[in-house]
Amino acid sequence: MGTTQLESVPEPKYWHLRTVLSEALDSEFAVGEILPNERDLAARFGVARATLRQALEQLELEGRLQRRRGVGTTVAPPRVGVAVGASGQAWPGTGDDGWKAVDSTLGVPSAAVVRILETGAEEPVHTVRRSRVSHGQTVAAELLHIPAASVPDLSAIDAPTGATRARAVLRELQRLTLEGQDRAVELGSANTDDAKELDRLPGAPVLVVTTRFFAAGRAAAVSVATYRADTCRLTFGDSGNVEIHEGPESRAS
Amino acid sequence: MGTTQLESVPEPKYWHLRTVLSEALDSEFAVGEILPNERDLAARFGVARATLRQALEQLELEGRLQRRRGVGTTVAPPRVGVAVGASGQAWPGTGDDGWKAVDSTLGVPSAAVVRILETGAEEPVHTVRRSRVSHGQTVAAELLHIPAASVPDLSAIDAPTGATRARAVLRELQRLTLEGQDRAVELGSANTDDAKELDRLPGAPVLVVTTRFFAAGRAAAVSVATYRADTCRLTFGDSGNVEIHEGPESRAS
DNA sequence: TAGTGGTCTAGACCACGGG
DNA sequence: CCGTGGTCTAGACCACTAT
Repeated sequence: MGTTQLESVPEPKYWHLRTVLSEALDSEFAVGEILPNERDLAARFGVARATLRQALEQLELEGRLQRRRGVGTTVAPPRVGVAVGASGQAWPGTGDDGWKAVDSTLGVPSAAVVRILETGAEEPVHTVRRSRVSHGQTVAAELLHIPAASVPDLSAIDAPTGATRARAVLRELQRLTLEGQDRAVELGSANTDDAKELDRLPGAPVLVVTTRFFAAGRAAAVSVATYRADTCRLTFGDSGNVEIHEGPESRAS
Repeated sequence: MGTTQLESVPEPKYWHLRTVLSEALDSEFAVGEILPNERDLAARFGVARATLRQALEQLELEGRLQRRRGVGTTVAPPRVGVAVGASGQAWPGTGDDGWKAVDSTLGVPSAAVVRILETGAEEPVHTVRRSRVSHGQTVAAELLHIPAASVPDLSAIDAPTGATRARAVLRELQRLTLEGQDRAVELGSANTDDAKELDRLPGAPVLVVTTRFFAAGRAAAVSVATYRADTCRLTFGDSGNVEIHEGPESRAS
């Protein structure tokens, strides 16, 4: 990594710095390697720590760096390809897709979910919490909303509590005939719960995947899954693990 | 919008502020309305401007606000649903899908693209630039890479320059039989070119959609499209315009 | 306890957009 | 020109992790 220069250019310092650091990461650092701490780096480039941090934030957003309080800044591995809705349509909880049911509650969900489900404002809904592990890391947290009317035969005996109850709800759901699904992806920021689950700070960028499952002519379930945007590349179709990388922004000017 | 409080809580000020502002946006502001300027807002909440800005950045990331230098901060409309790969598989440039060819060049692309295409390091590739307009706004910028070998019959006469040339390349491409495609979505940051195209600053968050088109047993084209993450919700499947909103993070604790 | 990244402050100046 | 958001500084203190 260079030394101290950083000429006056009409482009912001933090952006130039980002480019310089990005090139240094390509050529001089190995995955997992620890960078000098922020105060040293800032001094080395002759900028304030806040400016240096702006550059690091960019690189973290792009999945190039990983920062952990109390530990340091390390070079991140290439993003993990995570298959989303691979090979046709199926109910959640079918097969070993990396999802793990955590627990389940019954109640009226938020207004936003009510709107997506198009249920009544008072209609009870099962909310199943799941988390998805890939390559030994939790990459996604999900809330799966299932109107109680979708699983009428669910008995209290089958579903006592926690994960057992969650699995029972999923099992009931799978008895329905899946007629279709649609899906949307957008950028969001992790709320306190998801952040904890994903081992990030609140506000961390996440890719929010909203999937609606249709049965009997209406939405029988809605999944809202938040994926760590820094470490995940969502793949659609069957080639989930093809190595595409050097990432976005590599066509930089 | 409240007044001055903001008690001591174990949660960062900017995060609390984000929540307070978010609720104010829901209840007290209309889409398009201009917020007080940053200095006033910071004073009103009794925090430094930098802290206030951290909260605004979060809200902008979530698509709730729109900030423009020299103008002000306005309440953003709900994200636009943008259909990606709707209704089966087709070559790019087929039909009126909102994409507009801008120009085309011929040369060896970046190493990353060479790796995705699995072309030789020296093989010439057409790079078509397109932009996508939705609801009167440019929502995406794309580079479409097509190995010259994929369109061998392209004549120089058909393709003199600029947009005309770009359309000629696409026309040739469409003569091939599309055998399949796969797609990935990840978070990136806009480079200088894309930022200009999207009317954002460099580094603005974008959703990068990478699509590979297969013909004759190999990748005949690769599209790298960057969508404005603040204004777009990418939809898959056929229900592109269903109104899902109040957005991610509305299930906040 | 020492060292890391995370938060926060109170300023300054710059770049852009619209009168 | 003025007002806006964007950049940058030089500090301070806090929260967390490893030792």
